[in-house]
Amino acid sequence: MEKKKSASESVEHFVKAVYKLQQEHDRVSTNALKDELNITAPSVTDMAKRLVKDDLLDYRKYHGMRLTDEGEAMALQIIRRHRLIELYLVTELGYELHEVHEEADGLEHAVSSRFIEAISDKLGHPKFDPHGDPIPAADGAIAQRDLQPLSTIPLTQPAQISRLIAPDDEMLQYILDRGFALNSQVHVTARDPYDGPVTVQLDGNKTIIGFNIAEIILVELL
Amino acid sequence: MEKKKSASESVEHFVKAVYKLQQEHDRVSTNALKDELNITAPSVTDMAKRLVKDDLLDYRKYHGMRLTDEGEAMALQIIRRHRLIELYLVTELGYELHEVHEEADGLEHAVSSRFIEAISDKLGHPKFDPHGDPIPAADGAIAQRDLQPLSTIPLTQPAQISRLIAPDDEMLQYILDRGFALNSQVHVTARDPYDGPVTVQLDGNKTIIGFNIAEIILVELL
DNA sequence: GCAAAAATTTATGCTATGATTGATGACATA
DNA sequence: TATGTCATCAATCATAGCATAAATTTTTGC
Repeated sequence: MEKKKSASESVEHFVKAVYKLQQEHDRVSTNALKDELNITAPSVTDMAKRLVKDDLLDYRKYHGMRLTDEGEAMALQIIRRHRLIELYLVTELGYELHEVHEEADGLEHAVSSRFIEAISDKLGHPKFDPHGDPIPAADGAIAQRDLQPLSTIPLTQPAQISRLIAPDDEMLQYILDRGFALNSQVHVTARDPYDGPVTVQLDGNKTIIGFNIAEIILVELL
Repeated sequence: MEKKKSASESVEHFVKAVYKLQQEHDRVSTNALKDELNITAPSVTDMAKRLVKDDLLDYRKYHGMRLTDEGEAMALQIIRRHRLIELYLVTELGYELHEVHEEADGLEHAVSSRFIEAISDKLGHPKFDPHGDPIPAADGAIAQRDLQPLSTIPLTQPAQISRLIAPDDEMLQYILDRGFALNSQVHVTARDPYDGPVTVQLDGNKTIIGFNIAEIILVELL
């Protein structure tokens, strides 16, 4: 018999973390996961061994880990759930952007795939969540876009804000408070050297932001 | 500081079960709960003691238990969540009646009150769920109605189907398949003695149902 | 190319939750 | 007051999810 049982919250968090980290590094180290999940290294090793038993993880002692195809499929489903829920909360239930992450984190482990497909239907099978992050399709496919941070696009080049990669809600809120919003149009009018301030034209207003902020506002060139 | 922490799933199931059973009996026995929850009697005693610590339960050894005001408030919130979610699934996401219970059971422990109030808003603060069960208000108030089963209303008396108290999804589906639906109009044209079949006029069709079915279809007299 | 430092794993164990079985105790009532 | 039913107590188990301390492997600096 197949074991299609849904994983526990910890397992899902772990799988999600491995997926995230393996976008950057070929194999994910115990230490990296320990920091990402705020648990101790032995706990990481312990969980890794459990996931190997379920065929979710390719793990080699002292040499990091990587999701198997099955594990990656699971990660994509988790991310799909999370991002669809976030979008649903914003568009159907009037949530603010900074509220959705926490609620979605709670819900993503509780909903059935019946539920997920129902909200995907209702939303018209969207490809991006309210932060601009891509929503994996039911089969795991992810829409690819060619985006660049505001910190690197050419001066005067018109662009559309497409993704906000804020590490936490406060930073996200700061960006939104400065008037940045998904899909609005911008261009950079000036940039200071040595990672200095970036001056952008946004909805007819001149706004100056720090380099670190400019780096996490991704745009599509127009 | 107050301890407003949300209870675990088991605790919520337990509280819900006590609430349900104490509608019938003044104090709820260990045995009754054991049957309701499909656990052993010692597990019931154990859980009861835990709930006493949280001030949710009035429990007297060998003399059954009853929810405290706080426990009852929690039960009402749980029921509110469950029934609002059921209604939401039906009206907004196209669920069939027989599917909603299971999904709502999973979700009711995961949603925030922010979420619940959002869907209550969206639904226009409904008073009844798709089975006709009352949805407690945010303050715990429950709408009262004067309903009677099809098995007892006077012959030819016009009535509106208002609540279906099926013990499981199969029975519910059976009733729906026979054409009974919330809010449709019926009257009883004949009734056999000794708890025999009941003949009802429903949407212009004559239908005969067993006594047991007639007992769980509640109507409001018109 | 080796020793020290860093990273990782092993071994062990703790805590919480949610259950169990088997023995004992309470109580209603005939 | 004896007896059968119901409930509680005591001991235990399983599992998940973590932790600490010690041992081990890999990496790095010289």
